[in-house]
Amino acid sequence: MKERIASLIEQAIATLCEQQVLPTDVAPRIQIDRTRDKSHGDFACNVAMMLAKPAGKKPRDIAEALIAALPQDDAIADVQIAGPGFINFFVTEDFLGQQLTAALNDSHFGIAKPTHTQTVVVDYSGPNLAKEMHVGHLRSTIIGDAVVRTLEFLGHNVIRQNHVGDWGTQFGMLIAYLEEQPAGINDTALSDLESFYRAAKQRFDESEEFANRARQLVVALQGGDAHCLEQWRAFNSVSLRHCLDVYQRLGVSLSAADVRGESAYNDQLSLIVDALRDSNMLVENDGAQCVFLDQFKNKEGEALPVIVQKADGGYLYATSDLAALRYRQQTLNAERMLYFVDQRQALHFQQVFAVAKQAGFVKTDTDLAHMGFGTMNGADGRPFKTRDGGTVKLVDLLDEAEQRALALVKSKNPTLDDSELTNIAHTVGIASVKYADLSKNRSSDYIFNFDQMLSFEGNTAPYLLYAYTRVVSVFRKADIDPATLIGSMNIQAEQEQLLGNSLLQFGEVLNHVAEKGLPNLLCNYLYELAGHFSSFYEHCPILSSEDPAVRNSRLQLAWLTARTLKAGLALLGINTLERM
RNA sequence: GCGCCUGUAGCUCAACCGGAUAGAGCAACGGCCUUCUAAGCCGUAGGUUGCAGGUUCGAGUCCUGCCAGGCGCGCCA
Repeated sequence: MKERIASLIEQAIATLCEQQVLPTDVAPRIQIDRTRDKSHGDFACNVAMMLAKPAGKKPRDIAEALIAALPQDDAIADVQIAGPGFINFFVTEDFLGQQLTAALNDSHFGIAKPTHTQTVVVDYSGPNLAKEMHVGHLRSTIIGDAVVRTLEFLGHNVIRQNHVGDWGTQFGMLIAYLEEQPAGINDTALSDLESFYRAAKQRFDESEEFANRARQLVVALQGGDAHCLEQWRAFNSVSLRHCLDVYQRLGVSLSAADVRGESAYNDQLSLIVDALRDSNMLVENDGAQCVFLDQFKNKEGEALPVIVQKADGGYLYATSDLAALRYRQQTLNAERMLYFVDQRQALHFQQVFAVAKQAGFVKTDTDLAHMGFGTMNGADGRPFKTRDGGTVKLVDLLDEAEQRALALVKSKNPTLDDSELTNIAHTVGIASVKYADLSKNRSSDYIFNFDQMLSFEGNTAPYLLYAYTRVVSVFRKADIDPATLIGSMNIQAEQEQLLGNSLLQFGEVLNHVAEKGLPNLLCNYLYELAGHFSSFYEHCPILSSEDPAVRNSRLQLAWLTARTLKAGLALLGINTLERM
């Protein structure tokens, strides 16, 4: 609809240019906004105010001329001038009903596929396989997954890349410790990766002999020693299994096939350094191989180096990130790459992106974006930790969320049997943790609070899940199959209009989420949609409507709401419940 | 020292590439259940958008300078 109105305005401007009311060289960006206040119509355009200065006329006069020159359109009920020169468009109820009917009868909600299907590589989750997943991995994993799902829904070609930390010095330590275990590698020894890592670390710190052995093993591992590689593979397979279990429990769409860790680029690292040398970008500094970029300065105001090879010959994460960038460009043919990684690595990504483009690893027109996010804090505003200051294991956090959800659901609805109760508690618990995170703006830090996320009031997962169950219960109660609904929607009441308008915004919200990598926009939208539905539900009787046409129309409106809520939550990676 | 991020109601958060009267929820107060799930709805109150300038018809949003907090800045990832 925005495009349609923009087109009308464009035609009107062209007409006025021909009539020399407006100078012929004006080419303003036509911006059509949804209005916040319905007294201002459904859409507003500010172009008259933008044209005022170049045309040397009063904005309201221009608005008046534009309206007079506007082509006829039967979707528009009225056009008015308001305020300093806004042009407000009122859409007809008929048109609203037609749009809604079209959305209802389309599996894709009437959302157009993109004119160009883009290949988007999305780098997210990326846990360190040396340890167990902890709360620090949550944001990357679920925000990345929500954006991935949204991009796919919109029709883009998405390639997930789980750049796991499966290579590096700590693996020597782990292998050394593994060899000391009498039982060798088995699930018992590794059932708690976190304790295993800590125990190994302790040995490393306490015993010089152990530490030396660990260092030797790193060299052997990187040199391709068969025994070390075998141990390393065995360790990683157990560790990865843990991650995949967490993904499954969280409802995250990553699988083993999406894993391409640091080790995958091992044989590329020396080639990356060679390529940089060939491009004359490499400078040796204190024995290390560096790329200096003028746009980044250090403490002394000198150019900051990106070190790609240490003085001892070892490579760094900048090197493997460059290798990954090249692979994603040249092999995966990415047109866009998104990195859902902690905001603290912003400088690192600016640097490797700049190096990759300068070295030609990545095409200049490839869109590289670091989608950074803030820290998850506890109630004290400090990074979320256990009572004794340790990192919180992700599984422990999820356990607690599910336990709390169970207690809550039980108290609200004691009649449910145990198996359904457990299922609901699982869905509500996981959904609450995910939604609490997804509903906050990615770039800011946020305070993690169980009570708030499990509240049934406000912008929370339980509120949305409940709203969904209310819609579907209408159909269950009346034993109506939504697939049998036919006829057109007829929008009359104020609550119907608000709900209807809200439903039609789904597509533009999703595009916005995909463009900015901000799932909170979708959360805000769904919350608003659920609110409009609740209001409609309260004020507009559905089943008990006397007029069959009204009843039919309202049933369709309700069903489109259910589908939109379910689809929207699914894009956030959240499952819905039929009852709770 | 340089750079990035953040600062909005008592609290937790919104605000669509600058748009009309800055919105929700919690907490506070007041209404609505013989009628589709009250886990809900309707309402009242609560603000100098950290401060000061600037650009603009119009600034929470853009620019400059301050203040406060977080984070980063050469061989860890």
